[in-house]
Amino acid sequence: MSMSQTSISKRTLLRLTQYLNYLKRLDDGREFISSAAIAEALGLNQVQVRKDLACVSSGGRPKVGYPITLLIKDLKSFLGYQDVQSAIVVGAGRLGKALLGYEGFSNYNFDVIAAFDQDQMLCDQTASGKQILPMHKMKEICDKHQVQIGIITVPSASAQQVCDRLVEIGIEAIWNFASTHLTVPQHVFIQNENMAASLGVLSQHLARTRNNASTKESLE
Amino acid sequence: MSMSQTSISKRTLLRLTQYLNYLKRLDDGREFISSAAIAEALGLNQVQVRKDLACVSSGGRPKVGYPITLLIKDLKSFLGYQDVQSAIVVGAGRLGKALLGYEGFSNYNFDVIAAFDQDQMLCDQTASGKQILPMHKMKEICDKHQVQIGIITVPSASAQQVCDRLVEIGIEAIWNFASTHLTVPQHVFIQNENMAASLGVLSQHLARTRNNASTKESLE
DNA sequence: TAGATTGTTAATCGATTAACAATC
DNA sequence: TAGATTGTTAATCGATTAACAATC
Repeated sequence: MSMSQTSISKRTLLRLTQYLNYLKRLDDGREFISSAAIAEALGLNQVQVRKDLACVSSGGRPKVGYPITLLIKDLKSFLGYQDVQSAIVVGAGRLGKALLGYEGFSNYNFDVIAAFDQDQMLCDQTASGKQILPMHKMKEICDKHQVQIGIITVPSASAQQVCDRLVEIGIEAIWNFASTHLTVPQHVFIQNENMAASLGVLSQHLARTRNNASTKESLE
Repeated sequence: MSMSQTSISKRTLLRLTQYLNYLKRLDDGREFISSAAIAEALGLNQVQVRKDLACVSSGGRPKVGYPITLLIKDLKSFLGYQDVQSAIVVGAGRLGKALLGYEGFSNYNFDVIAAFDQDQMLCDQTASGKQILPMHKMKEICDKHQVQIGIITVPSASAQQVCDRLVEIGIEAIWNFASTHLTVPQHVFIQNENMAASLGVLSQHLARTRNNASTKESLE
């Protein structure tokens, strides 16, 4: 019984999700799709698409392409979307509330069951039908609902502290929206959603374009 | 006058923003910091930190390290945080509103001036003191305020259409929160904040860990 | 059979890291 | 001077792409 678990890079994983989203939205009655068509639609390389899909499905047939329904099924299965995964949000600010109310999660079989906040004023209210609870209830709720994912939406300054607490109560996957680096034990998996960094990328691009433009001008 | 414009990868840019955030938060009165210390704090490689910083600043001194204040200044300048950049949000749903109210933008000299939405019910209200306006006012406002950045927070289905409109009115940098691939002319810069994809990464990790665990069990 | 398309092996490219030279 | 630390050149690693074989 080989435990081959081909290790897949985060980058590949991101593309797999892209494929899935694209295929789900594709509703033109065709039964098959070619790697070339997918690549074209998503601005990727054909070979890369084929290589990625080879990790996931073996439905591809020469001259025909990939059967769409099967491919969707295989992608979902590979990405683990069959099992419902329970999550909590820590930090019930604007972003936290936005995530509480995000209906798209159901597409991924994600169930955000509650939010937690330090601020007593926010606690024991509901947002989008979900409760906001005080921090000390966190362990109890997580144990009871077998929560697997902690979503951190607190300010950077308290993010590490919240993270430590999540690890302490046994959460093994963390989705971090605070723009700070978090230190965790090896067995804990972190996915950073570093919006500040994205902003930096945009900002730098604009700065550079502007500089080029003005340099050009001054040379004329 | 050399126009050397060393091209910098998005990945490096992400790290540069990390450095800046880390240094700004660092408030322990030290005057200098070493590449080793930064690398340690952010879980990166020393050499990588030095190489990145070499693109941005020349304040580093052997045996001493980098003067923190200068480094912050150089990073800000490189990332273009001196100039105020105006942005609009398109899509005034929960996420759009969260972004409208996000105070952190001011750290990056970002000024989100207004939101736009198709839905008449949402229009002409304010959120976090910012107006929500109908789509047909977009061009006027963008021209008037020299808006450079469009932030897309509409559902995937209408994202491409919104994107096209932004390009049409002359926006050259787009921050896309819809989980779909957007096609734009070459001169337009897109930064994707693909949360669905992040979710996929988390989900797959959990699925895999679970499989391993259960396989292990069944072998015992 | 010929042509389209998948899947794989080999080559290329870019980014990270190691080794080391320069310098305070 | 010796030691710490920066900056750079060379080696490694991983991911992408090109070439091609397999197959329907």
